[in-house]
Amino acid sequence: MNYGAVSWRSKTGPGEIPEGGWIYCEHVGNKSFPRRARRAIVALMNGTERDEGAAFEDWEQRPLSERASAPAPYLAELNPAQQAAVEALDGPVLVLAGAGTGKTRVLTTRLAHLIHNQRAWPSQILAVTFTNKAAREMKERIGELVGGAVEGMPWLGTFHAVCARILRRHAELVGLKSTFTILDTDDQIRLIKQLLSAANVDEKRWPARMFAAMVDRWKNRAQGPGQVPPDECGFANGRGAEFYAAYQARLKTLNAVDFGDLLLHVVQIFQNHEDVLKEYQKRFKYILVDEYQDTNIAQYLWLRLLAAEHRNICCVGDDDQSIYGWRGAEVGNILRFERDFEGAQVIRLEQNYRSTPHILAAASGVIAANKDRLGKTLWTEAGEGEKVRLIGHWDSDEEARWIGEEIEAMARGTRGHAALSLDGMAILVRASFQMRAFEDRFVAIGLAYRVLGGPRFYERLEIRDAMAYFRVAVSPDDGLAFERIVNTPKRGLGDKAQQAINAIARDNGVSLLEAARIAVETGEGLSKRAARALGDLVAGFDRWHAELGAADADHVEIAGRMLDESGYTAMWQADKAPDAPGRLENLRELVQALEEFENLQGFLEHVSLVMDNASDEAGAKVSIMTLHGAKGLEFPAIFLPGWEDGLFPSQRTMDESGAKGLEEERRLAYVGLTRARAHLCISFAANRHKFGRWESSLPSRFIDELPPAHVEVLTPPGLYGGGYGASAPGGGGYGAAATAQLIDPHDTGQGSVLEARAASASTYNSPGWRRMAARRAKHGLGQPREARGVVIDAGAAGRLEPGSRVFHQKFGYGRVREIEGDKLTVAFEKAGEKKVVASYVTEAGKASGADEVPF
DNA sequence: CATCAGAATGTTTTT
DNA sequence: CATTCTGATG
Repeated sequence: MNYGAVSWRSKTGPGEIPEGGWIYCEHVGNKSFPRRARRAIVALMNGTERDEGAAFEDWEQRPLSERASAPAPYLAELNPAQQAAVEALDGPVLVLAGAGTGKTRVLTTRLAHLIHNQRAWPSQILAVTFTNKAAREMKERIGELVGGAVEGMPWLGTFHAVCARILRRHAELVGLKSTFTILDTDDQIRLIKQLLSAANVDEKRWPARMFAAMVDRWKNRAQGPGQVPPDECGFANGRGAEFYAAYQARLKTLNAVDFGDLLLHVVQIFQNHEDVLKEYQKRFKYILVDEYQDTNIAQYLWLRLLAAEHRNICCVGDDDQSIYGWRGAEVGNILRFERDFEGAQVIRLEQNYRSTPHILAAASGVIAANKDRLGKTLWTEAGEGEKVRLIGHWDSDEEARWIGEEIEAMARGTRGHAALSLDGMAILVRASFQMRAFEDRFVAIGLAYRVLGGPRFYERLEIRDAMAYFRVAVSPDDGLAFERIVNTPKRGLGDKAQQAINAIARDNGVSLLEAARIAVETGEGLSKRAARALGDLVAGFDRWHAELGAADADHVEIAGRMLDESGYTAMWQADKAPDAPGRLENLRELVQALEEFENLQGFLEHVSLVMDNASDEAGAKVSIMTLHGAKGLEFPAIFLPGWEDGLFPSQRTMDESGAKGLEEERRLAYVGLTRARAHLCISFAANRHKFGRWESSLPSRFIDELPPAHVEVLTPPGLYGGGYGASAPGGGGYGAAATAQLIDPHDTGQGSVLEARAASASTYNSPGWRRMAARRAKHGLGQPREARGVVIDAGAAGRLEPGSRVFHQKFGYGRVREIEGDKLTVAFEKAGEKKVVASYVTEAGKASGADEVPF
C-alpha cells in the first residue's frame, strides 16, 4: 500500500527527537494512521528503524520542562468555568458538564493543555471513552488543536480497547496467551449453549442468553467465579457459580476472552500483581475519563487503581445523562466522586450553547422530577426561539405521516423559519421497532433518510462467516470459528461428523482443526464423502495459513481467494434468495476493507473491538436513531415520537428496575430533549402497530412533566377531542394540555393536521379523555385493515398490468407478476419477489411528464 | 444428511 | 412480523 510521502515536522527540525514540541505527522491517502507509517516516522527520527515501543520509551525519558512552551490561545475561547476545568490539572477533578455545555471541548482542550504545557508526554496520558465514536472524535479534535501528536497517544481509546492492549501484554498472568481472541456475543452464546447442553441443562428453562446476561452482570462488578454472591447462583438450580467457573475455564482453554473479561482480567491482574499495577500507575501521570456517569463497578475499580499514584484524574460526566444502568453503569460512581477521591474539585459547566430557552426549560422541567441528582441549572444566552411543540395522533402511521410532512415543510422553509437541511433533522425513538413506521412512510414519499445504529456491518451473517474463515486461517486453534464454518457452505459434515471431531479433540486434547486432521487420516466416524470434504478443508487452511505467514504475503488477495476456494462465495452466488447479491456485495466490501490493515490479525483485532457501522453515505438525509444512539449528538430540529406510557417510559424497564428504572427513562427523555438546538416536537399516538397487533396506550407521564409555559400544544379540534372545556383542576397535571388529535384515517383524508391547530383546553388526565382514549382504542382494534395507510391512487394500479416494469424506492426495478386489487406481486431484479402496494411503485421507463398516460 | 414447512419465540438500549 | 428453531420428509 502506498502511504504517500510520510513527512513530519517538529519544532526542532527534522532529524531530531523533538524536545519542546511534538511530532507532527502528515500522511497521504489513508484515514487511519497505519502502524507502518508510524514506524517510518520513528525510524526517521532515530535514523534507524527500531522497535517502535522502545523509541517512544526513549522519548519519554527525556525531561519535561516545567513551564509552558508556548502561549495557549485556546484558553481565551473558553468561558470561565470551562477554563477552570481545563486548567485544574492537579489532583482529582470532577467536571459536571450539562448537556450542550461544551463537554467534549473541555476534554480535548484539557488534553491539549497537558501536552502543550509538557506536563506529560502524550503516551503518559490515559484518556478513556465508552464508544469508539467518542474516541475517534477526540482524536480528531486533539489533532486539530495540537497538530497531529495523536499517534503518540497510544492510551486514548475505549475502556475495552485500552484494556485489551494491557491484557495482551500480561495475558500469561491470567493463563492466557497474548494472542487471545475476543469473542463476540454470538460466539459467547454458542459456547454457553454447548456448556449447558453438555451438562444436561434444560435450555428451555435456563436459556443461554440468561446465563450470558448474568455473567455479564458479574463481570461488570469485577466478580470472578469465586466472588459471586450465593443468592445470585440460582441459575440451573443453584449451579450458577459452578457454570461460571466452567465457562471461564473453557474460555481459557480456547485462549479467548469475552468483552467483560477484558476489564475483569485487567482488574484482577492489578489486584494480584503489584509490580504490574505500579508500572501503569507510574506511567499514567494524567487520567481523563469521558462520560463518567456510565462507568460500571469494574471500570470504577480499574480507574481507582490506576489513579492511586498520581491522583491526577479528571472525570467528565453528567449524572442527568446516565442512561446505561441496564448495562451495569452505576450512577453512584459519579454521585460518590467527591468521597472516592479525597480533595476533589467539582466544576460545573452550566452555560448551554446548544438550545433555546424554551427547549432548555422543557428539559429542566422533566429532569427536575428525578430525586438522585447532583443538581445543575443550565442557562443560555440564546434568544427565545419557538416553543416545544406537542401533538397527539390517532395511530403510529398517522404520526409518521405527520412528521414526514413536517420535515418536508421545514426543508422547504414553509414552516415560518428559514429552510433547514435534512441533515439538521433527526427523529429519536425509544425502541428500534418504531423506526419501521418512519422508514415505510419515507420510502413512500421519497424522503431521504438514514438509520443510524442499525444492524451493524460486522454482525451480518456473511461477514461473520467470512471472518470465521479468516480467524481459523490466522489462528488454527480458534475452535469456535472453525465450528462455525466446517459445514458452511454445506460439505456434508453434519451433526455426526462434528460430534466425531469434537470427541477426537476432547480425547486427545487438541484443537478442532487438529482433530479434523486426525479424523481425516483415520477416517473415524466419517463417511467417505465427508472425509474427503473435510480433508480438502483442512488442506485449505494449511495452505492459507502458510501463505499468510509468508514474508511477502498479500493478505487482501489471500483473503479473497480463501473465500473463493472454500466455496463460500460460490454458495452465495448459487443462492437465489433476494438478499444474496447484497451479501456478495458485503463480502467484496469486507475484502476491500482489509486494505486498510497491514495483516489479517490487525484487522481481526480491530473488528472485535470496533464494531462500527459502515460509514454513512453522502447526501442530505433525515436521521433516524434511538435515543441511546443520539447521546452526544445535536440537531437543529428534533422529533421525539412515541411518548406513550409503556413505550416511553418503557414498561419493561419499570418492571425490572422500578423507580430507579423510571428515573433512568426520565434521563433518557432529558437526553432526547437536549439534543435539539432550535426546533423540538414531541408526539404520541393512541394506537401503535406492534408485532403486527394494534396496541393502544396513554400519553407518556413525561408529557405531564413538561412545563406548560414552554410548550405549544398543537391540538386540532379533533373528532373526539373537543368538548372537555375545563382544564385540570389545580395542582398536578398539564394545564393547557392537548387532546390527542384523534383523526381517524378511515374518515379523513391525510394531513389535515397542519390547518387544524387551535388549542383546546382539555387535559390528558381528565377521566373523560382516558375513557374516550380507551374506547377509541378498543374500537380501533376491530377496524378492517385494508383501508389504512396511503390512499391508493387507483390510477396507478389501473394502468399497470402483469409484465409492466416498475420502480420501487426500496427494492429497485422489477416486473409485475400479479395484481390483486391495490396489491402487486412484483419480481424485483435485486430484491426478489415481493408484495407491494401499488402506490409505492412507479411505472419505470417513463418520463415524469406523463406523455402516454391513458386517461 | 439436506431441505422445507410450520412453530416457536422474541424485540430497548451496546463495548 | 421476521428471524430462528424444530421436526418431518426426501
